[in-house]
Amino acid sequence: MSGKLHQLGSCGVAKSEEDRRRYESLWNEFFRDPSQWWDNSTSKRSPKHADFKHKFTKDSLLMDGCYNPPWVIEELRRRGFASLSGELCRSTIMGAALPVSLIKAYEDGAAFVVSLRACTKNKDLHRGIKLHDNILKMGLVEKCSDALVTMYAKCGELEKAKELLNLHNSRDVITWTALIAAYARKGQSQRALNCFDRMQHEGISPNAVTYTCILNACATMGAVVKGEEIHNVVAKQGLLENNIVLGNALIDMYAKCGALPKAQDLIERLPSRDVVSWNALIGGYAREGQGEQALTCFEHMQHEGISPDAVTYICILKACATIGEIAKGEEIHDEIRKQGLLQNNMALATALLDMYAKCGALSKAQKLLKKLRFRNVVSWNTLIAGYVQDGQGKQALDCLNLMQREGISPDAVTYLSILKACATIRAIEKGQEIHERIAKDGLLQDSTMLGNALVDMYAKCGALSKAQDVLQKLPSRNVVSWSTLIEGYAQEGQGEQALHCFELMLNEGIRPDAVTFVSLLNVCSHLGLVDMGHALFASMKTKFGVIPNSECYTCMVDLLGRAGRLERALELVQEMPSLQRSAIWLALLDACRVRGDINLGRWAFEQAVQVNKSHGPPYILMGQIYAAAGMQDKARNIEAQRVKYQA
DNA sequence: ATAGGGTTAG
Repeated sequence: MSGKLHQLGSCGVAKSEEDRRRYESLWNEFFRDPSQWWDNSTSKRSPKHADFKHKFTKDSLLMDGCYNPPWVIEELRRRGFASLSGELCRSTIMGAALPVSLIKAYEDGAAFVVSLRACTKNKDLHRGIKLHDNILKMGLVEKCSDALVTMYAKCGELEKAKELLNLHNSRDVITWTALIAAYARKGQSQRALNCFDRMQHEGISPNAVTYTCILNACATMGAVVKGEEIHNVVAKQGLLENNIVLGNALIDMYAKCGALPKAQDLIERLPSRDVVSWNALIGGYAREGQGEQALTCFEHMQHEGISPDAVTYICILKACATIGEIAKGEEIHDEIRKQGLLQNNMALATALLDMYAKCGALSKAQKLLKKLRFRNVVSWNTLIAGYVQDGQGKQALDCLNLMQREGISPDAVTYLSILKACATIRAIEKGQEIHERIAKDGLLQDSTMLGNALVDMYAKCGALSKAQDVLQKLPSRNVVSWSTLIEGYAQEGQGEQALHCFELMLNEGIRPDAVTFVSLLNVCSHLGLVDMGHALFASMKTKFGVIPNSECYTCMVDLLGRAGRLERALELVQEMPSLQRSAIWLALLDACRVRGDINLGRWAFEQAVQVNKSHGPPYILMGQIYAAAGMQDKARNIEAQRVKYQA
């Protein structure tokens, strides 16, 4: 186009006249048979320009092309396609239900296919159903079945899409892919995989797009083995040589499955990378809490001459948040501000808020929130969660008020944080008020988590019988609900009640997990119920199939130590996987203190200082052991070492 | 035509 404009200067008139005639005939062509044209108006390349491309000649027509004859717009309107004005027109033009008179003109079904494709693109289910209806009435369904399946799939009507695909026995890769893509998008990964298998069973070979969708499904379900299998297949077919999207889907799959070395290896081997490749990898590192690696990738990418975009910044801010890198975060903030990205990207603004909040810079976060041109419930939730995490329950509650004064209603996420705030500052009256609002909004029906937060709030405020009452009235409860209550009783020193709740839970058929046992073992430890604790610990594996975590072992060592059964405690320490042992030494050392066992104590002490970066607690305990044994010199020596290390 | 990376909580 620019070439043609250039020529206008020299021999303008003749040239433009020629173009005018050319486009006039093209538009005539278009109206003779619109089904011969693709509508590219939402392609990523030029989202702003409606762009019809002829299937075979590749001629293209722009809705707002400067050589268009004046009657084009009027003609489009006359045919009932749409009323024409800018973006709205472009999205509705091909999707409008056609008047019956026009439909009759395309009895081969092609006109329906064109209209259905537009509905697919615009996710216009309403029009799509109307078209389906007309198609049935005219007996054209055989010719339109693929377009119908695709339309229903994209509009989220998966049952309908599947039904039609089966009914008409589609042999078209693209149609099958559309259904697979829809399953993957909706998070129904297993269905996507089943569909993928069935398609191949019917002798239809997947293409690069199908593989991309399947990798997406693998990513959401963490199916790294299946993902690797796909990787091998596409590599063998040479599809990675020329398809960057497919390569990126692979990187993302590995990253989302936590296989970051594989993702890193792949990005280095791909023939080409772009900003999306790096974003997938950086996002993976950020999610896994490996902030340093994310930052390294960020440097690497820029070194390669690839500029970060808004998504990159979101990922990097998340990385900064997880490792508390506020300085780098502020640098990024500057960059974002310079590029003016905050004004139109809520996700980016939220990521920035979250970075400040997670780094404990809450006044900065609050200032930023105030300055944002757009705020929503998510922005406020981020700030509120930040205050709660920082232990500033009162501030969190203040935010709730500010937010509501702005006319923004809290949602389930808000209430989760707010209840936690009430729990930390033991604000039971406020908690009760929130409880009433949650109940009134009907939020308890579809959020077990919110119910659990209520139980936790009442429990942490010391209102255990209220907590139990709430739990027993919840529409749905799970192991977390009961574990929360059990831990609540344990914290309040009501061990018998905790054990009683365990029975109630089992009677309901809910299986305990490792967290439940930590509370129960603590109770046994405090009540001196050594035998019972032992029995519970044994039953974890044998009766409930729960693998004890390191906290369980710590509880047991504590329990045995209090009872003076050091030998058994030592056995347990040796039983547990060596990688998990870091937290156990302190418990063993404390047990040695209770029993006054200097030799074992010395050994536990050595282990403890080896794994523990903080040199405080083991030195204190060891000092106490020496002091109790009357070895004052040794005790002073240990204390001196502690002071030295802490300086 | 069908397709890739991203925000709050847990």
